[in-house]
Amino acid sequence: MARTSFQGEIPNEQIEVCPVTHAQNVIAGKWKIIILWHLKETRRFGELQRLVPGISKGILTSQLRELEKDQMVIRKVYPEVPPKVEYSLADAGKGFMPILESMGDWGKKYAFNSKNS
Amino acid sequence: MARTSFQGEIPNEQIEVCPVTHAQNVIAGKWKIIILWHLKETRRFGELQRLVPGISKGILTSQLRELEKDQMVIRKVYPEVPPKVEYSLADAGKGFMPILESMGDWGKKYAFNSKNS
DNA sequence: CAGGATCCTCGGCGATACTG
DNA sequence: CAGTATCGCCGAGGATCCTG
Repeated sequence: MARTSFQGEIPNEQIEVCPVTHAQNVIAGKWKIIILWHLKETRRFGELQRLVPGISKGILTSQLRELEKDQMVIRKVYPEVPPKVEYSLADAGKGFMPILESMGDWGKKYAFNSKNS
Repeated sequence: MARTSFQGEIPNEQIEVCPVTHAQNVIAGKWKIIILWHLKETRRFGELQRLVPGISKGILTSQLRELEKDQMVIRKVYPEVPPKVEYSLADAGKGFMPILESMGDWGKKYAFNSKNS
């Protein structure tokens, strides 16, 4: 699977000038957007792994941990055996959904595959 | 400046299921979003470089080339000396602006800097 | 002024193995 | 089931130098 380096933190000066920067930082990560998309509904860990084919457990975990740190998702652990963990959207994550919807609509409209030509 | 690897192309199967993927691919790139943001108005190359502090000429060029390939921006060359090149939004780029606006609004609302704590 | 060409860094990602 | 730990790849991004 191809890899593409993305961005690190953008210089702080930009944050005043350009408020899109925070969003940029939060969705930086190969699978973040797709994960958030599938978290429209509460999902278990393994369920997410199935919904996002190609992702490994380790990476899924790390992406989820970062989303948690950014207050995008909530991780709820049920102290059972076997373990059960549910992920759902936190407030910021819910607030982000309209953006994902827009991105989806945009994608449908402009999905000419220019890169693969 | 920190770096954060982002994503490569996402598996094709996802594209049917999850239309956000194309948007994801297009904005993958450390500076793409900020560049698009500043392209609300037509800008010259050097102007962009000043508006996006921290970016080098080479990288700015490559990011712009990719945006061009993805039909997001239009590159207009004026055959003068010294050279003059103007970048503006193509249709897909214009259609993307509402998303950037939403991202900006979202950023203002939820810009608790969780990562830097 | 707006780039092209090179070389190098370095951190995200992936694979694999192990665990409570 | 849902992780954690370790290791190594590799490609985007950056620095620097050169050009029409």
